[in-house]
Amino acid sequence: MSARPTIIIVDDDPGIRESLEGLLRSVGLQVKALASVPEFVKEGRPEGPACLVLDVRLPGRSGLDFQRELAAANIHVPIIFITGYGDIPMSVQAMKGGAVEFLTKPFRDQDLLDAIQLGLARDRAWLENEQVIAELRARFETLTPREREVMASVVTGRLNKQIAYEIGISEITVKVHRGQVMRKMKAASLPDLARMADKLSFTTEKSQTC
Amino acid sequence: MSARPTIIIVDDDPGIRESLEGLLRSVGLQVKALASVPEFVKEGRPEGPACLVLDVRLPGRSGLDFQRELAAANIHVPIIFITGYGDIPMSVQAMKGGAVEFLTKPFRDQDLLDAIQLGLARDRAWLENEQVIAELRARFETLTPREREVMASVVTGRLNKQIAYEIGISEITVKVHRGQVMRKMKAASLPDLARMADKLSFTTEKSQTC
DNA sequence: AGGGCGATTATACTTAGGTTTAAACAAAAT
DNA sequence: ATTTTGTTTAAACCTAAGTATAATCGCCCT
Repeated sequence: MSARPTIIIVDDDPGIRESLEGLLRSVGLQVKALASVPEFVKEGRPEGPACLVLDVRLPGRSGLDFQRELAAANIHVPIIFITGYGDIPMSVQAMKGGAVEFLTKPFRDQDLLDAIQLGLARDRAWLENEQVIAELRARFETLTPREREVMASVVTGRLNKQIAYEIGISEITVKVHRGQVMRKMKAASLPDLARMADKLSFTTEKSQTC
Repeated sequence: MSARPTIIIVDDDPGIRESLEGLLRSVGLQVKALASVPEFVKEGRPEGPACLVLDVRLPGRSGLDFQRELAAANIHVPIIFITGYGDIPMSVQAMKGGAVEFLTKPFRDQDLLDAIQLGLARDRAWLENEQVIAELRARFETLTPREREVMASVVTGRLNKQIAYEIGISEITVKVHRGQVMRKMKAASLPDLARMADKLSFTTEKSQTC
């Protein structure tokens, strides 16, 4: 089910790239070593669980800028920073941005491996959650406008009668839509449907971009 | 409704205590300056929104130990670390532990004030959430064992018929309990009750300590 | 002994929810 | 022009949920 994990190393120093790559390969990890950030952006994040190992000092934008960019582009991947010349504000910034770890050279191999395991674990959990949400979203997409409207009301606990009055149709029509919603969303029960709606962060209808 | 925010300063250096106290008072904040951690532990956290300003280098345990202690004791309060002699691993550790900010001396007054505002905002949100959960918990406490059992089944979407069969009572008894649950929990609807259960992190029944 | 509480159930209704079948209509797509 | 899709509704049923009244039983406390 879950593909093999990938570690992406981004460092402009070929020596460090190779040494890190060797270390990670030696413990059986699949590694992709890159020299610069654009190379990563171009490919996007791998399918399976992944983790970025990033030098804060990179040509062009710094690792921190990159972290922000990824967040802005809504690309989610755990980041482990390594650095030889970092300072406290930099590390704090990185951690605030959600970094898994911030290691200063020289570090113990085990510290990096531990951080990677943590990063992968987080990514697995995140992927799993994303998958669930994607599935729900796909089901929701199959709903007609009216069905979505009815669903929105249903999950707030309104009665068919009330829904009918509010949107100006007959109660029996609401029942029909409601039944369709349950089927299309594959909801086994009303609490189930309510939880689905919560996972989809129902506001009312649109505004997914905001 | 929400009491006046309190900033707790813990620093063994009286000079720093006074200067920080002065700064925070000057912007209208209520300050409590303490020389050591036990003094804080003794009183517990204030009623209203609060924020800790803590020197990492403290006599006895370090600020980081203290952070862990608070977490272990389940005392929640946002922490801002300040330090003159910190290093990166220390700051990373602090941030991993959920610290709001980690400032190195000398810092700009505004940076501290910003961090405090952020900390207070987080604490307000946390308190609000805690209050809601406490209220729900209080309602849940009023349920009899049977009612809790029925509630647990109801929020998973089971039918009265099924619940009756599963716990070996008649359907009408389930209905009675179910009605009581709705009343006691002040739930307006089934989706409502399901969400309450989720907020109470329903496993099935006990195991609240774990 | 008596009272209160939790639990259980029955009867008798009422309301809510849900399905099937069938039909009608408009707008969009082929 | 025809088909498809979304929407609407009615009739006829059936099942599920909820309420009120009343009664029984066991247990704990006074």
